[in-house]
Amino acid sequence: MKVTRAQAEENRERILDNAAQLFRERGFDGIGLNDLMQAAGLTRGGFYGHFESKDDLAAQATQRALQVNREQWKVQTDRSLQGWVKAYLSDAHRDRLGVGCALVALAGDAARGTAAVKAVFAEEVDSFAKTLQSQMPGVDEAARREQALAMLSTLVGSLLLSRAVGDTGLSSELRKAARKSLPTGGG
Amino acid sequence: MKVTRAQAEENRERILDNAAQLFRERGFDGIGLNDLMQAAGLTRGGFYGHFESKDDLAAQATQRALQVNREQWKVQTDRSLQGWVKAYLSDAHRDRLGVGCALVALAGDAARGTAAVKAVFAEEVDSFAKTLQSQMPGVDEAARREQALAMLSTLVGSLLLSRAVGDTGLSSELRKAARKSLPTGGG
DNA sequence: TGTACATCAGTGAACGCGCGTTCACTGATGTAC
DNA sequence: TGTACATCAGTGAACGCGCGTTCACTGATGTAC
Repeated sequence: MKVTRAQAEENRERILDNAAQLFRERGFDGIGLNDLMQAAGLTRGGFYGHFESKDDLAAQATQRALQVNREQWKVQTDRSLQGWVKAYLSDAHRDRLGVGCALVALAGDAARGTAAVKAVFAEEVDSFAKTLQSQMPGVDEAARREQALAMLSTLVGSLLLSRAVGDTGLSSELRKAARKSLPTGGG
Repeated sequence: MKVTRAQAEENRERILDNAAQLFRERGFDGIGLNDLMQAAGLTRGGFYGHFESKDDLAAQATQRALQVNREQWKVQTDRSLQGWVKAYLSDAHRDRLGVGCALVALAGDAARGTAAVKAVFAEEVDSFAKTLQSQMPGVDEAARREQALAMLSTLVGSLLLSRAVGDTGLSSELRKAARKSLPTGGG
């Protein structure tokens, strides 16, 4: 049955939002279109009215996940970078794959992904870096940029590894060591 | 047809070695048992003579990939940590998913993986850290451990992100920034 | 060392199932008058 | 504002295909004598 244009646009948004979460939780290859559409309260056939292919959805959902993510970052880092780092490296964040940082959850999929996904990643990593950069100590802009990129790598690497080792002592140790090594300090 | 016990053991090893590479390239969900067996020069049916399930293979191939990896590290870091870091963060390493560092290539899969895979990861991350730790500057062992873990996170994060953004300027920039931020310095 | 036979590694067809994608159809929406 | 009809968002069956897994079978290997 047909639906208003506004409703159709809402449906599209819902597919994207759900995919952004489910791809983070299970990976591009870990969930099928049927489940993705069902999660959005629709049936399988309607998918191709909104997207060209599953690869197309992967690229758009990745963008959605990264953008939402970055907007959340922006607000929080403006308040206190050190407090934000602590929250970023918390147990809670480690345990919330689907709604946590999309850089961490999707980087592995992007590394094996299409050019479109990588392009989205490149654009967003740059934006994330700029957000961090503006909060870094020091005056030299090039140096702050460098610090921001290194910090991003440390944050992403430690959260990813701390997920990969399961809920062990090592999982906490990795994040604690990362936090202490950052220019913002151990808090 | 039956085959000598030695030959059967060789076959098993070949399956593991091939899986260790192919899982890194395409992910646990990105390649099927048929292709995995064919890569080892065998047919599909023989698989269950060697492994309990695909999950079982994922865990064992992950272990294989990480162990081989760590042994290579050990030899190279013993010579010059700084030179090794440079090689680790090289374009060549970025472009060689299948034979590159298994921590980077499989961390995302492990984060979504079974308890068995995570246990393997935990054991090996600890070993990697010990290898690095023994090469870190400073006297306090706890501090060296911490430095090693942070360095591991930075290395893994920067290589992963530099893969996820494709072959862009940002890809080099990420690795350069990571290298400069390490206690071993920019070289 | 040679023969007789049980073992079992590997084969390839088959199982049920879910995948990504296509398509004829439905019926409410949006438009023309 | 009301009627007539074209549009098109969403449905659900169907497509061919590959998935992980099972199994009856083959025939060389390994063993017992």
